[in-house]
Amino acid sequence: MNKAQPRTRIQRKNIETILEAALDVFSQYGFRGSTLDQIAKTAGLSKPNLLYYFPSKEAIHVALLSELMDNWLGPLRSMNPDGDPIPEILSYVQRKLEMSRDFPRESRLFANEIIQGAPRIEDAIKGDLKTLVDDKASVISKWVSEGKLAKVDAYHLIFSIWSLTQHYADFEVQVALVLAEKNERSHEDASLFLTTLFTRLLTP
Amino acid sequence: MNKAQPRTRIQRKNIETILEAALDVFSQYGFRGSTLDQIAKTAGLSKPNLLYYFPSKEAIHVALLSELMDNWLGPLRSMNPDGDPIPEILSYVQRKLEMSRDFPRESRLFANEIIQGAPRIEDAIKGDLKTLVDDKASVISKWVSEGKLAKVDAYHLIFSIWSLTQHYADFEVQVALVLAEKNERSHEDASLFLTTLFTRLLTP
DNA sequence: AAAATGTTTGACCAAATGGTCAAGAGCAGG
DNA sequence: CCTGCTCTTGACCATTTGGTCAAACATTTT
Repeated sequence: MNKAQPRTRIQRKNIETILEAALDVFSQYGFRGSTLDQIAKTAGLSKPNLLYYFPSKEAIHVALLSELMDNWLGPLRSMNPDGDPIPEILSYVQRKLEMSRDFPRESRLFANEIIQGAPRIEDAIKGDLKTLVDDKASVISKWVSEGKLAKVDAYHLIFSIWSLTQHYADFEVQVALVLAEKNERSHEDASLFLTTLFTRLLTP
Repeated sequence: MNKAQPRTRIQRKNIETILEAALDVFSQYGFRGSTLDQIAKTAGLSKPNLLYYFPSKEAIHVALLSELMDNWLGPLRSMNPDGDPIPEILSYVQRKLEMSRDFPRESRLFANEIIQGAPRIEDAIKGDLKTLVDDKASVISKWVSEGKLAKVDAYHLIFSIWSLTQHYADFEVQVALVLAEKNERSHEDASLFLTTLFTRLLTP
């Protein structure tokens, strides 16, 4: 079960199928609320077959989460310290919002894990994530002190971006029910709203 | 099992104890991830004893949710259409933030339920919640059209308030880990940040 | 203090759960 | 075609799960 390079085509395909199914199930019910049978059924494989590719339920979950953490931080990582502050932040917001639209299950998987106390990714949060956030927060603080951004707490700014963008994925059902009969342009509306919000917040 | 008026003192006390324990457990693991044994143990009661007061696991969950929905919408409900727009909204934000700080389990219970597709509160959302939101959104839109607020989409404004305030409860672990060695004034910082954010967003 | 009512629980049940295993099916290289 | 390997699964297992029940224990009412 080399994570680096699954050997055969069958392995590659099945591991792919399993992770896809597991994402479906875990993102909806959380770790403890999900069952191997559910995942197996969703994947169209037998339960022992899952356990041929992964040693346990937890291993599947961990595989999903570690794959996710990397992608999830991509947009923040690519915020350029030498770029133009407001456009840099606005485009970070946009990229995060697009991820919420395009990968809502990933967002929910992450949300579930954090709500449950992050037992399986505490280390990643204290490590990679915190390092990255500290780094970017200091960039933002520098921008503020240079007068390129209105005065804001950099950490809470980052939290606000996560919160506002992920909300559209994590609370999708609620948003949809409340906006019910409204026109189906919700993503564009959200995009416009967030651009306005962060522009007004950050313009010196 | 009169929900209106539990008869004896013992009933009142035990129902209270059970709901308290259930809130602890459900808010952490979601409905499917929680077990009656866990709740019973947390409550210090035997499992059959729980089922003497509630007919099923689901009944406990529903009882919690319906109690919650009412309290949860209190702050929004008390936003005064005849008040001063910006202070009204800012104080709504503050009250919501305080609820996140003082009742994080309730916030997580709600978040879990929505993430999982809101199977047990879909009706409440389509009904009471939507009605209230429609009502308040129209108040906000009126304020905007009267020039008392900067131009914003009322619905997304409300979503943003929910999202930003609840984030501090739902993602508490993440926030705490990222802010680790920082001073322990996180609530005041958040409060100040949100006041700034909404003031800049809404001031015409 | 007896009768009636309310409360508690040990023992139990059927179904579901995470996981194992041995045996069979499929497939690649010689 | 045969050999050795990868892949698949039915049958199985111990534990946990939501839920039942009758019998014991408390409390209140008469």
